[in-house]
Amino acid sequence: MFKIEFTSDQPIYLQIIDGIKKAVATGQLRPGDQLPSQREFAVHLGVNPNTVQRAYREMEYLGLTVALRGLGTFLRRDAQMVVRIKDELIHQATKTFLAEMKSLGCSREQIDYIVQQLLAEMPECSKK
Amino acid sequence: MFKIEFTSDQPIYLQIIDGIKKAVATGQLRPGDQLPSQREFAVHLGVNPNTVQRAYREMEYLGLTVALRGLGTFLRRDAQMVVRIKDELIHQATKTFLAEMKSLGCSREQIDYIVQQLLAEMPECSKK
Amino acid sequence: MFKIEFTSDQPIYLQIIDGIKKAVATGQLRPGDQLPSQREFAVHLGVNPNTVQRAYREMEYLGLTVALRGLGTFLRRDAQMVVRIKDELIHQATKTFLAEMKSLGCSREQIDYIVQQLLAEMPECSKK
Amino acid sequence: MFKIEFTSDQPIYLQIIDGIKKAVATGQLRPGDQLPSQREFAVHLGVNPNTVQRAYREMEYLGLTVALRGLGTFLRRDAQMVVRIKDELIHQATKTFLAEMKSLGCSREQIDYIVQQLLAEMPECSKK
DNA sequence: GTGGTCTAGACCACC
DNA sequence: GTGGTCTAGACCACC
Repeated sequence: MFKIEFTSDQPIYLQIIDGIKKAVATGQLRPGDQLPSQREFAVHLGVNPNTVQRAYREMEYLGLTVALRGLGTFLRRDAQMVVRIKDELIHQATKTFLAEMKSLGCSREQIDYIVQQLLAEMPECSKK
Repeated sequence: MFKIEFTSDQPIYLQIIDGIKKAVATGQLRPGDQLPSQREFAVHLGVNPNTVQRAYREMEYLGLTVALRGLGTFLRRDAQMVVRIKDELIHQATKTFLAEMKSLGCSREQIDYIVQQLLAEMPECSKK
Repeated sequence: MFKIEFTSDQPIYLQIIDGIKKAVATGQLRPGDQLPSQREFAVHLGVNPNTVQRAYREMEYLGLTVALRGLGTFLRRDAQMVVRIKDELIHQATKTFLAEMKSLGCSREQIDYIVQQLLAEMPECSKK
Repeated sequence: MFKIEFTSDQPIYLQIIDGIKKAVATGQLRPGDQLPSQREFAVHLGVNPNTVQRAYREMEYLGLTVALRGLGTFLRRDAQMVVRIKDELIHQATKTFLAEMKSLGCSREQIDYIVQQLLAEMPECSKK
């Protein structure tokens, strides 16, 4: 599904949560789906099971998942969830982008100009 | 200066080139500066000297650096270079951002709207 | 096609590039032709595959070839290429010759005289 | 003094003779000088002593050297020799050059033109 | 010490 | 099977 960047500044458990969120936003995972078991996922990602457990716990706090003892962890059956996560990722990506542009010394006007220019060039991928 | 993401899909030698470019764009490195020696940089980044050399060689092809045998590798004394690299990184970042937004299902109008909104919120960091 | 001079001062990868260029100039290879695979050519020349790869990579930078992963390496379909390479080899050969003559203590007048003399003797090989 | 090209089409003993001739033409060796002993030279060039012996024998036939039993092999004390060898090498180099140009498809006119052009560009190295 | 070349060999991606 | 990346390590050229 995704890879862990072990040298990243972002903690691994947050990378896991982000990975799950992206999978939901892009439809790879859907409300009600079962997540991999903690042990299985830990092996697959090459991380400590405790780290996966922490990610799963946080996702439950965030209302994304429910853990059913003895059954596994499931994405909540919440139709709104997909939209909510998409919005969150979109805002997050935009903020990251704007910060990067600022760090490269771009003014607001420049950022606006470049985005408009490349948006115009870019095809409207899918109208679905 | 920067870290290598060993699990990234982007080859290490390209990560090195990008890292140098970012350092130039942000003023951490300036035209004429000497780069770390191949061996020294390889140890610091935790990669093989050959990988650093490949990055350095590519940068020489790109006209970014000059390698002087027995002396070291230097950024070319080219005042235009900084602007050129900044422009390149800006375009690259924008393209990556737009692609990510598209993959999250955003239309052009949505992308435009969100960027405008966050741009307005964001302070004009530095007027210098 | 050609042999490697292992004791030459000219690096092997440059000898390979020169060999390919000569083959193009003399019509043994034509635009669009597939080059030998890296491994196959390495065995044939008695050099390491990495050395062939370096030569191939440089030729791609020079715009001579296109490498298609899984398919092979091909001379670009560029009609101009043959003329361009011929010109390059002609100039190179002339420069080498003149340098050698100078090193033997020939003045410009002497070089001119000898070339004229031998040119006159030499038959116009092919009028085609 | 020079290196042997083991993969060359030219026999090694001729390469040795040529190497000696070039050394004479460029003044590295002078009439009357002693040549290296056959055994010593063979080790230095990495060839069989018999090969050096054949080269030395041919040079004696050519009147270039005299072998003095028990003393060694010497270039003949012949002032004309240097000029004669220079002329020979000059003609040989020119013939090789013209043949190469022909093989690249150059007409006499083209060869003449290119030589004139590069001769004009080339500085008159030494007026001595 | 610096960069440059080369070998040997592993593993991956695309087909 | 093809090209692409990377490591490990040797040896050379220039200073």
